[in-house]
Amino acid sequence: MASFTEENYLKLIYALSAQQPDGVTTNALAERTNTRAASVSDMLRKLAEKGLVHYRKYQGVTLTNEGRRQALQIIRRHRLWEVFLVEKLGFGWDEVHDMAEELEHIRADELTDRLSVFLGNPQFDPHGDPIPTPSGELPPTRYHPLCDVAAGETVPIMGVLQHSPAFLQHLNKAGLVLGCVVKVCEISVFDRSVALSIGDQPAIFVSYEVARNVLVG
Amino acid sequence: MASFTEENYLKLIYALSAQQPDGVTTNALAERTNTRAASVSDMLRKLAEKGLVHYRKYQGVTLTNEGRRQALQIIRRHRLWEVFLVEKLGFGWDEVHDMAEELEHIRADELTDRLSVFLGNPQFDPHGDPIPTPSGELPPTRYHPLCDVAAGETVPIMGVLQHSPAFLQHLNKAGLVLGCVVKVCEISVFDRSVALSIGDQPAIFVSYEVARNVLVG
DNA sequence: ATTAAAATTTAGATTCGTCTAAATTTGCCT
DNA sequence: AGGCAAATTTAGACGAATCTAAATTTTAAT
Repeated sequence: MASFTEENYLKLIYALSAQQPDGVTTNALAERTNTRAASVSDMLRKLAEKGLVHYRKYQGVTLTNEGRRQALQIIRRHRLWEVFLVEKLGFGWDEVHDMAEELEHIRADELTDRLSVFLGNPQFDPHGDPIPTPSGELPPTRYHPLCDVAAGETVPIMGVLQHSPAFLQHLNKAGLVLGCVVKVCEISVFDRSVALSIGDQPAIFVSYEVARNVLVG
Repeated sequence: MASFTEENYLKLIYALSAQQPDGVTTNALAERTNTRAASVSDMLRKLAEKGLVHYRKYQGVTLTNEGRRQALQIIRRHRLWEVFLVEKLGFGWDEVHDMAEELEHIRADELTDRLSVFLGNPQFDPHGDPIPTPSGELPPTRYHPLCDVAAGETVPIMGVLQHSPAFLQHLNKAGLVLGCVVKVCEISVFDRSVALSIGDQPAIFVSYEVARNVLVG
C-alpha cells in the first residue's frame, strides 16, 4: 500500500507525464514537491522497487500500469471531493484545492463510490477536469487553450490548466467562469494578450499567460 | 500544530479521562493505541513539552486546557463526518468509525463549519454522542446504562458506550437502534442478562455486557 | 517495613521521508 | 574529441514515531 507521500509522487508523475511523456525528470519533481532532487531520487528508487514506476537512473520515470491505476484512483478521489466542496458546501473553485489534497488520500473504495453516487456521478470537477471512472478510464477531452483561438471566434470556457487560487481568483474577477461563452475580439501582436467580450459587455483584456491556461471548447 | 499521531493521542486521552479522571495511565494508552508503553512515554514527554498535557512521570497524564480544546475540535470533526456518512451517504452506524478516523484529521475550520451547516448543525452523531460546538462546549448529556434500569421501566435508547462494528452489528440484529423504546421485563439474577420487549414483539435477551454498553434516557 | 511484581521510563536501534555535501553521469559546445 | 556545466545520484545525517531490552519507580502483599 502506497503511503500518503508516495501517493503524492504518483499523482505528480502522472500530471507531469503529459509534458514529459518519455520520462519525468527528477528536477521537475523536486520543484513541484518543494523538496530537493536528492530526496526525489530516493523516492523514485523506492517506487521502482514497489513496481509503481519504470525508473532508469538519470533517465527520468514513467508510471507502470499499476502506478497509473493508482494515480487515477487518487485523481478520481480528488476531483470528486472538489465537486462535493463546491456543489454541496458552497466553496469557490479557487478555495477547494488544498482541502481536496487531504481528502484524496482516504482510500476506502466504498466511500469514494458512495460519494460519487451522492454527487450524481459527475463527469467533470469544478475546474472542468474529467473525473476518472472507478476502473480508471478518463474520457479524452479535446479542448484547446484560449490563446490558440482565432480572432472572431466565439467559444465556451471548458477548463483551466492551472489550479492556483491566485489564478482562479483572477478569472473570477474577470468574470471568466466555467461554461461562460466568450468572443475573441482581437489578439495583440505586441504581447499576445487577448481582447474578449462576454455577451454585450464591454471587452476585457487577458494576458497571454492567462489565455494559455484557459481551455475552451 | 499537532501531528496526525499527536491528535490521536489527545483524542484518546480525552476519552480515557472519563474513566481515569486524575491521570490516564501509560499502559491504558499503549493498549488502545496498539503500541508499546515505551512509545507512549516518549509521546507523553513530547505532548507535555508542547503544553498539551500535564505529565508527571509514573503518575499518568491529564489534558491541559489547550489539549482539551484541541481534543474537542477533533471529536467535533469526527462526529460531524459520521453524521455525513450516515445521513448523506447512507452508511450504517457500524460502518463509519474508521472512515471518520481519517476524515477527522483534516483541520480546515472553514470546512468543518460548512459541513456542520450542510448537515443542519446536528447536536448528536449517529451513535447518540453529542457534537462539541465550534468553541468546544459539550452539552452534559445525562444518560444511564441499560443495565442500571429497574425491571418494569420503559426507556428510549439514546446512545452507546462502544463503537466497534461487532457490537453495533449485534445491536442491529437485535433491533436495538437509536431512539427505539424498550421495556425492561426482567433482569436475570444469574448472569445479569436483561429481557427486553420492543412494542408488542416477543421479548429478546441481551447479555450484561451489551446492557452495560447501551445508554438509555 | 520489606520485597516482589507490575508499571513506567530510559537507552539504543529502526524505518520513513527529508536534508546537505560530495561524487557521478549526461549532454552540449567548441 | 575534450571538457565543462547541469542534472542526478550516492553518502551520511536528522527528526518523527516506533520497537526491544534494560533500568527504575510505584504499588501491594506479607
